[in-house]
Amino acid sequence: MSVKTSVNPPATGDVYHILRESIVDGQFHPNERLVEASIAAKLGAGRTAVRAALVRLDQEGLVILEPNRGARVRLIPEAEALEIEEVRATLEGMLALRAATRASAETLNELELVLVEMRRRVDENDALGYSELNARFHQLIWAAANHPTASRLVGGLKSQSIRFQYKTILRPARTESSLREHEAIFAALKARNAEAAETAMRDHLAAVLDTLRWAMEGHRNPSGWLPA
Amino acid sequence: MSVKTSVNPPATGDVYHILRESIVDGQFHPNERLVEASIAAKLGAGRTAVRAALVRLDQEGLVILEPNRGARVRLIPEAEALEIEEVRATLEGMLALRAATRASAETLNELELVLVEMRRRVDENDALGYSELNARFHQLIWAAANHPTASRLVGGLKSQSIRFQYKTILRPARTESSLREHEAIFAALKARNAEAAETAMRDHLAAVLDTLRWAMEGHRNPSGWLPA
DNA sequence: TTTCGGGCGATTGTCGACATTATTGAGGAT
DNA sequence: ATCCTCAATAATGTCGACAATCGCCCGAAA
Repeated sequence: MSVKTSVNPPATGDVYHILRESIVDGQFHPNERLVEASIAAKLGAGRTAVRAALVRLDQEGLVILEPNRGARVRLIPEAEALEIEEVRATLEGMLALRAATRASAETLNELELVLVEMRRRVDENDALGYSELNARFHQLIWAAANHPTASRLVGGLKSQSIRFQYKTILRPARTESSLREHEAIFAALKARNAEAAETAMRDHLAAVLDTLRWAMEGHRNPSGWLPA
Repeated sequence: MSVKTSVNPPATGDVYHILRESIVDGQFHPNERLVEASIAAKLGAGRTAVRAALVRLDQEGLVILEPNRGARVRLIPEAEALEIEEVRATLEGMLALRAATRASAETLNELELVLVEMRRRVDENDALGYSELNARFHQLIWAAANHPTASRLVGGLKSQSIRFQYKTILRPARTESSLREHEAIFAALKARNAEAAETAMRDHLAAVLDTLRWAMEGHRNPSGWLPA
């Protein structure tokens, strides 16, 4: 009985979290309509709770709520996805800057462990595993920076743009340079060189941004989604 | 009849905007309870609309909504106010960077006009007028940067921290250096020097941050809140 | 065939009622 | 006087019902 899934009516706050995860995990297609009654029935909750959750998600930018026309999963325009990535680069740069002076020795150790693990995934051509470790690497830095406000913003942006994330791992031979960039970030952190850490992080995310642009320009919607 | 104020029941979206402005304008004290029924009565709206607005404001961070205990205006801790200012510095730096290459000639002209006006206010010791022009100066740069995502975030942060803003204008002789910082920003923009613009903006907001710290350390809550 | 208009099913918007939960205050025991 | 108990009160949380609105399909006219 780890989690009480649906055996009992979920509380109003739960509905929000469940819906949020479902959207971020891609269980709803972009532009898919979110009908209050259906969701309420599926989750065994009341329409009131669902409605509150939808308002939250709308404010968060994950859902678009049009008057008298209901809620749909918000499809982030490509231009906005690029903007988001740009902001992320700036904010994560700032977080790296702070992490350089604040990261504990244990954090640095863990970062190094993640790094050697990443190298192994590259050698094994395990793109998915690499991607997960990549996320872990960044999260460690967020935590070390100890800056709740910036972390919260970055987290919010990430959930919005997560759908575009997968495009960047398709780029062949990108992982090689990506790994080098991460090593540069780690080196700067270990050297306690704040400015170098910020620069390295910015450069890294600028490269990610370029990859995103390349993916968008190159194969437009190769297998991508559209309404069902 | 420019705005239909209260003659007719306000729509659900209006309630949100009205409440938001009231909070940001300081018409509600921090930690003041927001009773759904009272607000609904005062605005002539239903409790449903008020509730939706409160959920939005909670998600936005302007209000805190505790289960079974209602909503209160969120009092931002000083530590968080500093964090917010830090993030603002970073993001506005990025906006200045972009504005340097994108600002139109007209925008530059207008910035210069604002600048000479600011100097006049300094000479006349008109701190309030200076503060308004200061806001205008920054807004022009946001607009010139043409980056909706970053602007939206900065706007949200500003409404959260607005209550601390007034503390920075109390600092004697701060306006002098503030004006010089703004002139430096403008010079960089006019020279189309993106990196210099970012640096100048960051330096400016770092100085503001220091002023904030000084105000917090110095006189701790000398007279309490904002205007009546 | 195309276009326009009306009706119909589906879905959202809003209200009122009621259950649930905190908070307050009075009264009594120690 | 202090603390505890418990009722009274006030406010929130949730539900069901109904009105308002939208999108769609179908049928009639040009």
